[in-house]
Amino acid sequence: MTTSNLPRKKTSMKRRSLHEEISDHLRSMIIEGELPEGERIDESALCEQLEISRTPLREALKVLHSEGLVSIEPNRGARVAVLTPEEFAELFELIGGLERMAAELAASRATDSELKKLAQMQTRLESLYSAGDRHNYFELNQDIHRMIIAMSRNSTLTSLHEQLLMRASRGRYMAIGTEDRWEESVQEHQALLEALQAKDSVKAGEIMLEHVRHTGDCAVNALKLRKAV
Amino acid sequence: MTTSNLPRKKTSMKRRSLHEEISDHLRSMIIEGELPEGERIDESALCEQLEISRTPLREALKVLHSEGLVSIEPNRGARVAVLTPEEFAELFELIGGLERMAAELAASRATDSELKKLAQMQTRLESLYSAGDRHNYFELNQDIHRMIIAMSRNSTLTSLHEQLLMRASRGRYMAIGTEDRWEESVQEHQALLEALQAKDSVKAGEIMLEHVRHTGDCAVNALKLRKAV
DNA sequence: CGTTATAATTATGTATTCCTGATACTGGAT
DNA sequence: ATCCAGTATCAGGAATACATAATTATAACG
Repeated sequence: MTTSNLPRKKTSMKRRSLHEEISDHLRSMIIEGELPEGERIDESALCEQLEISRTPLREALKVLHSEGLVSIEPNRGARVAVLTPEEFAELFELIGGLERMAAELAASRATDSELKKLAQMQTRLESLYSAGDRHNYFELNQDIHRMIIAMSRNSTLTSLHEQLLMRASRGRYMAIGTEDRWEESVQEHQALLEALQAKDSVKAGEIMLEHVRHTGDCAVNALKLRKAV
Repeated sequence: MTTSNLPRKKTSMKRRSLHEEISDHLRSMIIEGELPEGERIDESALCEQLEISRTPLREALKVLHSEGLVSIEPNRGARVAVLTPEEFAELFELIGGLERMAAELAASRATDSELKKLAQMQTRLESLYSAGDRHNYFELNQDIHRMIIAMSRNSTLTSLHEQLLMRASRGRYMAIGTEDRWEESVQEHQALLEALQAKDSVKAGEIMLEHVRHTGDCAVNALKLRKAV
């Protein structure tokens, strides 16, 4: 008996509803900037573009709305949510608080292997900095933050953080924020790592809060400048 | 031209979509415990009960899902999300962090009139405590927390907090948490008020964090006991 | 020529229908 | 008696159809 009879395509057993896939698709379209801020979302047009019907699309829009990525005016349709500098600043304030919390928890809950992994990431971060590779630097930078969030061992916090990060990282304003103060950022990450290794919750939290606050301030300024155009 | 032509019935100009009203309705049904944890949500049944069609109901379910109040299994329908003690503990950890953040911000941003109002609420809280009025005590207690959140002047934080509170306050576990340690709670609130009046951000934050942590621990224990039955 | 009112069109909101996957039941074989 | 296969039934997922509000265009009036 051969195994060839078994359907090989069942590698991903996960049944995903259409509206879920559409949510993901639209979400990345918004985050990648393919759908720009304030853009009206024409249901019919999107439907034939994605080759789906309106029902699951509308369900997806509801989901993205409650995630804060889409705004809906009754009887007037949906559009990509516009991020005002004020909202952006609020978001960063929030993210800062969450990341401080995560850093504090991570300091007391992190395993040795996690700390080791984090140290490796930090080393790589520094080499990317030396190499002047801004793009990969930013990616790794976000990964490090995500790693620390995960180390908090609070999945509710983790998913919430991820959601807020999506709202904030639209248009790569955050990237600008970190790139604007490259050297400081590397140093702050180093200090944070040391605090985590020392299991100093308070210090780790403080460093993280200041770090995010600085990044946020730069990003907010970048956003304000762009809006002023 | 007279003004009599203008339709008078437009007192409430807000056009609310059906799915929005249904979301609100279901949300309160879940929070009030009318729909118990784990209960299957039969779409057809609910539709004829609420006298609506399935489309807006399903949209509402998607919204409640992304709020964490409803769980959806593809092709197997929706049910009221069950709150495990672990998730509940995580939620409280999160809420604690958010409320600390809010308290810190409130200490530096609160207006005099807000502080005055808060002091009045505290006075009333103490009288409710003396009178042994547990029900109204709990209500006012929540109002005070909401008030402090609002004083943070961060609307994103405020709405997020409200959402998490809904997830956590199902079944009134939180009420049990505060009632279990009534006297301490009153004192902590008093100390918090004083820190806010002194505009001592750090202290206000610390008190708040400890306060929520204690409340949460009691609530988690209450939940675990109930689950154990 | 501009303004306003009304009609036509378009897009959103809701209902209904169709289809597909899941669960329960029946019957047969071991 | 139990376990498996096959079928029937049912509920959820998606598409289509219908209703209604909003927008635009057009025409009439000042």
